[in-house]
Amino acid sequence: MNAGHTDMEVRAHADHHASLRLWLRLLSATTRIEDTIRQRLREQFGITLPRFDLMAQLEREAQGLSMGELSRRMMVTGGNVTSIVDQLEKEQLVQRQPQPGDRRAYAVHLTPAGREAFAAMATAHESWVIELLSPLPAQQQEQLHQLLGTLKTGQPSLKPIHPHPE
Amino acid sequence: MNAGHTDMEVRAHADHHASLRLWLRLLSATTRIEDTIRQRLREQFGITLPRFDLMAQLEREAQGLSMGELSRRMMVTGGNVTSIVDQLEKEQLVQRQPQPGDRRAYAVHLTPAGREAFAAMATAHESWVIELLSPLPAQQQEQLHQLLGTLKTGQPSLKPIHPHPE
DNA sequence: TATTGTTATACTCTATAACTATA
DNA sequence: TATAGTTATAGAGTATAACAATA
Repeated sequence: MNAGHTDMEVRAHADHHASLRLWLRLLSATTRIEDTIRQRLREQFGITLPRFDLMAQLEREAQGLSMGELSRRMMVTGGNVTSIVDQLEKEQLVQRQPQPGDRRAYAVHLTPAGREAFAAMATAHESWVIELLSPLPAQQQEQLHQLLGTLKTGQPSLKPIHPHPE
Repeated sequence: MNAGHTDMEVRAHADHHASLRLWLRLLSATTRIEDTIRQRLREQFGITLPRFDLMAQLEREAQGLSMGELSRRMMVTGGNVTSIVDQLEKEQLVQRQPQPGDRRAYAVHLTPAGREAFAAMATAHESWVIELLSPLPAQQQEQLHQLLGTLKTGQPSLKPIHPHPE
């Protein structure tokens, strides 16, 4: 794994491995945290991450969101949004409301119960995140945040972004 | 959560949001890269990430690995390993070989074709990783690598790192 | 009895494509 | 014709639990 030769190819090779090692570490740290959060959401609130994410989208939009907009924001196809909203509606956490201007569409809202449930989950979720990131002191968290800014959206054209926007 | 209204609380609140913002950024950067890799593996090699990962485990172990060991390393239950190995064996990329000492177990190996296929995929995979991380200069990648070291395995005390416990 | 691995089952998320109803 | 959303279907990964064969 060690150069000792200094020609470009060897250096390039070493860099490759550096990027790969970084990627594996990035992936494993993220996956570990995400799995923990997913598990706790399930155990403590009986909810999945996609459903939590959908509720998080709605929580910021008092006027509700259309199915199409949810589909775009969550970056999944329409059929999936239908099924997630169906499940949440069955639990009376969200509600489809007719859209005055367009009878094909409706606005999906959090219900009062949904808003309350989400508040509790969001509080817990935030405390888990703090706990799971706590091995890193605040200042280093800030550094990490800045470094990741460059990778956040993968530059211009590659691909739209995902669940937890900012 | 309730400590009364003090500076502490305000500071804590601010920190919470900082951690949350960091987490969302970490998740979105990682997910974006992972989704891209997953999609390219599927399009260019007709393989999924779990299958690729399983082959990667085998590639480093000339003597093969037992199903149980694969299950531990991939942090999924045994039934899943059976099904992934079934699929790979059907494509003749891996092979179950009887274990001399224990007739319940066998060693799973890459076949020669599997080894060849994996080499091609791994080369492509590495170049994608380099590409996707390239917005970040090498030195900053190194910084990121170090910062993530602290989060890699979630520290001692927090939780028994059981992947999918229950 | 304990361990290795398989089978059976179920659930969630995902995508694609055909479909309905509006526009 | 085009758009908003649904339904139908399929495939992958995951988990649990019961099971067979062997230790």
